[in-house]
Amino acid sequence: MLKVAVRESSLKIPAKLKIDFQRTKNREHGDFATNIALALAKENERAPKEIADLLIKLLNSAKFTENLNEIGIKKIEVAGPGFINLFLEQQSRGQVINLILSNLENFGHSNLLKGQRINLEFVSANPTGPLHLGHTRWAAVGDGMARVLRAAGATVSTEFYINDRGNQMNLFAQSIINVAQNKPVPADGYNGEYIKELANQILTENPDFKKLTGEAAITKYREAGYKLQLSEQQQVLKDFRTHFDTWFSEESLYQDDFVNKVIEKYRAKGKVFTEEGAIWLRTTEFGDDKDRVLVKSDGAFAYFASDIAYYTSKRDRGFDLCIYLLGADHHGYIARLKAAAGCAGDDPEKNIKVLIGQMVKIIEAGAELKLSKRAGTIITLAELVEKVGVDAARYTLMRYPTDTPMVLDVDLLKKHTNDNPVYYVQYAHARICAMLRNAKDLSVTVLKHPIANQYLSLLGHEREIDLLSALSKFPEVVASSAQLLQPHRICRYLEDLAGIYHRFYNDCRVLPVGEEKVSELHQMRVTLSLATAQVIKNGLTLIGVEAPERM
RNA sequence: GCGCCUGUAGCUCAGUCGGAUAGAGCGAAUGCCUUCUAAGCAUUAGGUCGCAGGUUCGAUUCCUGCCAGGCGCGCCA
Repeated sequence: MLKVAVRESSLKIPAKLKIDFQRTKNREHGDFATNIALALAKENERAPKEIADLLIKLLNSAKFTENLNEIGIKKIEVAGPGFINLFLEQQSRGQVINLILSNLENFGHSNLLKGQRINLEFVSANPTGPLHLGHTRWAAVGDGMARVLRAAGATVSTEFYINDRGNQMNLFAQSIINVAQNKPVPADGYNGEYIKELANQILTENPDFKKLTGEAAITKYREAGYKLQLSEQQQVLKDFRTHFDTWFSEESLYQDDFVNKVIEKYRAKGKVFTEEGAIWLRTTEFGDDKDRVLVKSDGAFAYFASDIAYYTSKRDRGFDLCIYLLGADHHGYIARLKAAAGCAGDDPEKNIKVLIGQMVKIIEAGAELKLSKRAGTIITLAELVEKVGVDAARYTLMRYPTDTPMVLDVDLLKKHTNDNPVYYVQYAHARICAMLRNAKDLSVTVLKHPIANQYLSLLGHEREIDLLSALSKFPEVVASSAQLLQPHRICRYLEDLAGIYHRFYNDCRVLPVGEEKVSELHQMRVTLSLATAQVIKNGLTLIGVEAPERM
């Protein structure tokens, strides 16, 4: 409609025109706003305000009145330097309630990414120790991201890559053996209480291992330690409500000569060459700063050979997009992983995305806990959860964009107060549930949808308008959260929504007081509250946090 | 030396595509429970958006340089 108006306005339209048409941040600016007049100002050499006035005059002319009424526009204003603000009719704002009540747990879901098959790999720890803080961040964010992507219609498969190949597994085995025999662990070996526990457990289950020596001992201990450690990781992640569809073993890439076949495939594309006795992949062709070794001069596979094989496996299994969530210490991998996609003939911009998560620092009792594997002072996922609980841990780790380093204050998280935003959001939900229970006792019934305009237009209080506006933003938030791969947006939205509800609750009495008769406004507000609870619950579900009915 | 990330209130941090008075929580001060959960609400205080240039009608946002912090730069895995 605006477009038509502009065309009829005889204004000059610049070749490159970028127009915003978005929801406003401030209620005083109406429900929607556009900067179109500002954008047209230069080309027409007229003040933006003048242009805005002209457009509004056109829109208000008889020609458009019918259209305006149809979409529920109440008035149009010019404001500030030339923004055009649109105000909606009361009942149009209220329609979101009908939308929520008819979609329930699916409100916010969309078909935005329908048809996309996404492989989402995260955590991917070595099975040589417990999951630590860095893994924890990704466990929360990755799981949230998967849920958000699914809500946007994508088909998502979550995957954990088990680094079960190479020297470190033998070092792991040797460390257990040494500890079992009260000898110091080898240089660069694994330390910590858990190695002792593993040794004890292995010997208890397999007393005959004591007699083993040399290669046989390494193999047996390695297998037993691997099995125990992996299942420990799996249990911890399960308790953290982080689900993996696939546990993919690096070692399995070497079955049936798969890695060699992949190298030959890359060779056929002309990206593989031999130099100084080693076999290389020409990753520099796709922006890497040096080429990478696939097979070392001693004939052993380099780690990168697994990487390209793994990527190939993902593509072979039908995924359009492979997302990797890596720690900050792996940012050097972005270029080579993208190059691996490029060398395979894929589009590095489309088929692969590598996200880097910055470090997590942890503070307890006012001091930073220095993390050191060698000293055995690692904070594990299990310990963090034990200290603060799954909901608080997940929520806090998911609350920030992953490219910001974050500081976790354990003492703060332990407090069940507003210091911890997860309780603020959960409290809003519990509060509504309590009120709905009371409503039932007072026989204030929830209105059946679709709710007629006459009821919807009862919601004219500014707190009610704020709340309706916040509720109608939810689908957009989910969509942008999925598109940008930023689940933290859900958290921020929920905090915003919870705050708006709390303010509504404070200013707008929902239930009748004393002998007061039940009115349509009471019913309408109860219904509005029910819709709000639904949205909070949907949001919390997306980040894997519980929506308690009582607190 | 090169590369990636970060620098916004006392603290922890939001702020997709450049837009209206830069936001939230905590911390500080003061109010609000004989009516729906006070894990709440309201008011106040607190900012040269690291610094300097540039592009633009308009820059916290984009570009360049510099400063500070974190993390990387193996034929390790």
